Amino acid sequence: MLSDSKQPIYIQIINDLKKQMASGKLCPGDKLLPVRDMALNYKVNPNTIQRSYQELERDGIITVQRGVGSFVTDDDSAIKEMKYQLGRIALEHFFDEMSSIGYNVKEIVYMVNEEGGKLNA
Amino acid sequence: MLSDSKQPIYIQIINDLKKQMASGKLCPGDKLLPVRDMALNYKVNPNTIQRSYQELERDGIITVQRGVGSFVTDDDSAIKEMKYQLGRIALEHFFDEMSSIGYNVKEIVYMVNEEGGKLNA
Amino acid sequence: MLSDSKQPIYIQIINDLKKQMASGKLCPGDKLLPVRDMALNYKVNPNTIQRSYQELERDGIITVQRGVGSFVTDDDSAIKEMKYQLGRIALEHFFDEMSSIGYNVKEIVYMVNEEGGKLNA
Amino acid sequence: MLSDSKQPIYIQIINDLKKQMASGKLCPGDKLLPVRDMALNYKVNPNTIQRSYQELERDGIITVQRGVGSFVTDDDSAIKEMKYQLGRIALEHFFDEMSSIGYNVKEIVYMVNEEGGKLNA
DNA sequence: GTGGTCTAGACCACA
DNA sequence: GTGGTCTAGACCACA
Repeated sequence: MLSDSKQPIYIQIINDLKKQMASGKLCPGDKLLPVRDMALNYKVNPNTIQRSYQELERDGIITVQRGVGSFVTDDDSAIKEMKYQLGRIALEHFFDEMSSIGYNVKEIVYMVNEEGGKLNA
Repeated sequence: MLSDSKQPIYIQIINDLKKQMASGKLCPGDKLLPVRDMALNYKVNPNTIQRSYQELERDGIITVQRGVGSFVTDDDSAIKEMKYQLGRIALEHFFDEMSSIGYNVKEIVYMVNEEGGKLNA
Repeated sequence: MLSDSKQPIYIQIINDLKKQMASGKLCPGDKLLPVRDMALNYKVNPNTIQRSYQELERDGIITVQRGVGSFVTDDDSAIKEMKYQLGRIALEHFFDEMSSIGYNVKEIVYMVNEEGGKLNA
Repeated sequence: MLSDSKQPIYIQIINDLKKQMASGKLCPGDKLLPVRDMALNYKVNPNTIQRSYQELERDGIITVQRGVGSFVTDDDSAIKEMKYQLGRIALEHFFDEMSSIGYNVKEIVYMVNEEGGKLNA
């Protein structure tokens, strides 16, 4: 389920959960799996999930209620902002990558429009 | 200099060299650094570079002449094809990534055009 | 209601009751809650309250009359002395704490006067 | 070396180190003990120190250089601000405590001035 | 050598 | 049941 990057597992899980929230697979107010269940899910140690949850809470993306459970924040705008940031990062990474291959901005835009047309046809 | 992926180092080096050729930092006919120098350059074992060169030669991107050196292929169209393939991979990866964040094709195209406009302004 | 110290619970309850007597929430001669009710109040075992009452009686702060109830001592001066002792402990703890943070006596006195001025403004 | 509070050990260690920095036992730029040595010092697991260091770094109080060591920040003003905050917390806690014992602001200020006079005599 | 991550597993705190 | 902390110990990354 996790990618092949060298990033720490807990960061990869954070990003995976963020994507699920950004894309609506997890909605504001939804209960997250308990730490132990999520650990089974990702096949990692509960401590690793614990760390992911803590970081997400610190970022205001989820709220943790001791003894109760962890929940996606009710704050819609926080989720939207997070989604936008994920998009920006992907966008900038893409332009950097294409640029390093030797494509200029005009070519990049052209190729994306072509691809978009094909995908929507 | 190398990325943060878990890919074998020789693969990462292949991709780096390919980008240099695609972007014109290395031109058709150019002599590549000798294996030992390239190894120092990337701070890896010469065997690793050896393997990267072998793969690149198998793909027809470079030619290796024993006792003389290694050279970027003279075949312009081979380089162009390779550049196109690198671009396709980046393009598809980008669409996949944006899609997993929850953006649809229309939104992706819009964001790229916006970004392209800003970068060219 | 109880603090975050590792002190035994019966000690924490003693100190809480002492504060109530020192601050006049419980006056000389007042009847204390029966052991069982006080236990419900603090959400502890009645035995724990029993022990707290015993200690307070030994200190002459309350009097326990079997079959009748427990009462705050009539001895005003005993309560005053106890209040003074609580104040001394807090005062000394405060000077120690500030000292360990790196403030000298002059600075501590200055800060308290400033704060006092603000609070009384 | 650590207090008897119910606070997590890593928090207690953070506060202890903060006090050492506030009071000048540790100065800006000073090297902190390596994680493992500090763990022996406090007789806790290295992971616990790791966590303390990470929190301190996040707060900008120390800087961590992977493979090199951990250092008190060079930013004098950050240390001063932290010292001020520690003082404020102690001050407010003291006023709260005295208030719960039944002393009013005027009395608190009087007692502190008396004590300050005695200590400086 | 020094910090960073992770697992396995125990035990605690809160509800 | 659910999250929080801690230990013991392994292994990795960077210098």
